[in-house]
Amino acid sequence: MKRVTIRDVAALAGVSSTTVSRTLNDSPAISEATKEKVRAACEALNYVPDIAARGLSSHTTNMIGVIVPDVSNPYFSALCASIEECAAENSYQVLLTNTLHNPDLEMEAIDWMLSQQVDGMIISAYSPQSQERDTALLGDLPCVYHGSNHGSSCSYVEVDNDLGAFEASQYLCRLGHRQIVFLGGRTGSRTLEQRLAGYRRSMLMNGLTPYEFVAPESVQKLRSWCYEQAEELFRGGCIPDAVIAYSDAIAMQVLAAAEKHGLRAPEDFSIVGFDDISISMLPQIHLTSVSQQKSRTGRMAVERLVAQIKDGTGQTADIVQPELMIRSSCRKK
Amino acid sequence: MKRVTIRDVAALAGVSSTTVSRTLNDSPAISEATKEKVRAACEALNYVPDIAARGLSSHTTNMIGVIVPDVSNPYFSALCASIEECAAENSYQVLLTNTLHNPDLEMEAIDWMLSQQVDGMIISAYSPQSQERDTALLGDLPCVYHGSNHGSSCSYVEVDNDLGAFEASQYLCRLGHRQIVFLGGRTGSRTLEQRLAGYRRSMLMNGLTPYEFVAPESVQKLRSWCYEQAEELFRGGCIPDAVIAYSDAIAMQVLAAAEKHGLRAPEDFSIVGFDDISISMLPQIHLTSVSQQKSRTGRMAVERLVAQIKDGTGQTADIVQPELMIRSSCRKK
DNA sequence: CTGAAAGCGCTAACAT
DNA sequence: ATGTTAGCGCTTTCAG
Repeated sequence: MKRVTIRDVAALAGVSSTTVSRTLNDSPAISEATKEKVRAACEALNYVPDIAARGLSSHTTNMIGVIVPDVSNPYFSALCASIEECAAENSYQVLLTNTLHNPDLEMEAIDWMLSQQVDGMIISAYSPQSQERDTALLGDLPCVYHGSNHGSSCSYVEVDNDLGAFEASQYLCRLGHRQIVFLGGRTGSRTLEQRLAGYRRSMLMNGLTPYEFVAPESVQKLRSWCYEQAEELFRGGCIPDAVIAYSDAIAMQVLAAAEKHGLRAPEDFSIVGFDDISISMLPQIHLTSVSQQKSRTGRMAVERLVAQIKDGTGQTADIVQPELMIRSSCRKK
Repeated sequence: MKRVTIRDVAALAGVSSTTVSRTLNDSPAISEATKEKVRAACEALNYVPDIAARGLSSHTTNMIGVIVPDVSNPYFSALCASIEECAAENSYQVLLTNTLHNPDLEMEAIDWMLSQQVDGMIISAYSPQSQERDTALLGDLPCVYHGSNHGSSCSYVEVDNDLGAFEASQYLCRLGHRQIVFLGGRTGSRTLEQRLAGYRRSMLMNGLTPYEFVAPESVQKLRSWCYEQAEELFRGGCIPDAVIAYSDAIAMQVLAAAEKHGLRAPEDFSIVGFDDISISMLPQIHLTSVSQQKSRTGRMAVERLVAQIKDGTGQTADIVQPELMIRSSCRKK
């Protein structure tokens, strides 16, 4: 089956290829009668326009590139869903790539998207440093960063991590807990620093000592590192009143370690996570979590990007408020 | 910043654009010295080849299209991850689209991929019927279906659903359960029919009565429908010995309904799911589940597809064995 | 309102 | 070992 081109359609409809092109782009300059003829011919031949060729001559592809660390992580898959939805509403297609937390793959991904001629990109960066290197590749391509790991001279949408951690801590303090440990995250992540800051502020305000368990930058498998830490904690028999986990995924590691020692939340200790991923609402889990509003921030990133592409808007910075989703993993001390 | 083209590189390196092209494709006809010069020029100009243009003239894009119902469903996101991984090993890029269980979107997705000139496609179809309509669009484009909802004249990779359900039922019987209900799935799905068949066969073999709760085709929100069913079941006070859920996601609905009535697995009833998604291994969940071997079947689909693209292999049919992953959601009666 | 011609960035014969 | 030429399928001036 040979490829059907615009010329085949033109021949069948008895018009020029220009007219076909105009019909497809719904140019007002073509008479309705002609448009009908052309549309019929398209239908008859099962014509599908070649987007690549179109992009080649029109210098616009209606595609946006989205780069995230890992789509199989529920937080990112939910984020991507909202991005895709909003992109579709603006008639953009999404090109998605994972960096698997590998800075080199992040560069490769950008290269690939550039070679696909995307009209703009949304990047959930690996670390604040990578933005500078990205810019060299990106040139003046419209781009907005999602999350806190962005550089200083770019558009971004992020959540107030400091506030989120602060509120989580305050909530635990109000419940009467005094030994509150913060567990998880990797040194070097800006997101982590912000969350730690909020946590410390709350501890200070309540006259409590912060206990922090943060992975060194070199750690490869962050989750198992966290499991080990929690396991050691519980094995030592020193069960904290409460733990604030860097993310819901980490909270699961803590819960797993606890379970190994016959401990449960909220009976034996309270726990709150971050991200409010779908797992936290599961039966038998009911994890209290700080929501990052992924659906709102995802749409917002798309809207900012589309504005940049279409109207050449300058840099934007949005910081959205987190929300503590209270379920039943914490209780009064 | 103007786009850097192959001609700019050629000019800087003092060669023809053909030579640049050959260097990029690592043609053996070019001397190492020239290649070096060209590579240096690329580097200096930060040149990124335009893949669309390349596809236009070479009639091959090294992209494969993947269509699944919903990537935010953990089963599909894990499947996609394995597809993407295997595709990368064969130097193919993946173009991913969700159909959100909408047959029309499935057609649109195919159209989009065709217009992107993908070299082949992997489709996890909505229903067995859709394959026939797909073929009209697809023409002779290499394509392999993943899962049981494929037509009769196409390549596919599926899991033996009948066997999976049979083994799950047998396992429950061996534990001494007699009232075993099957819950979930939508009428019209071939996958469901196969699972029901295996379940019935086992019931028959053990002289037990099958109890089936299957959603009519018209049901929109399958999950809440299942929740309602389970809720009604438990509210009636007739707690079955065990339930086989159509999927792990459905099992969660059952567990949630049970929880509402103060019931737990495995204390009050046993439960097994299907898919073995990441959720089932969570602490406090530990759901026994029939694994669909998503990573194996995903890679297999890619391999079959690549063979079709490169060697023009004919139709293939692979049926892989499921595996019962025993955790602790079931116990002896 | 419609068409002819040029060209987007690249590769693939066909030279040399 | 390298260059020339001619498109790939589409949009976009520029002319009618």
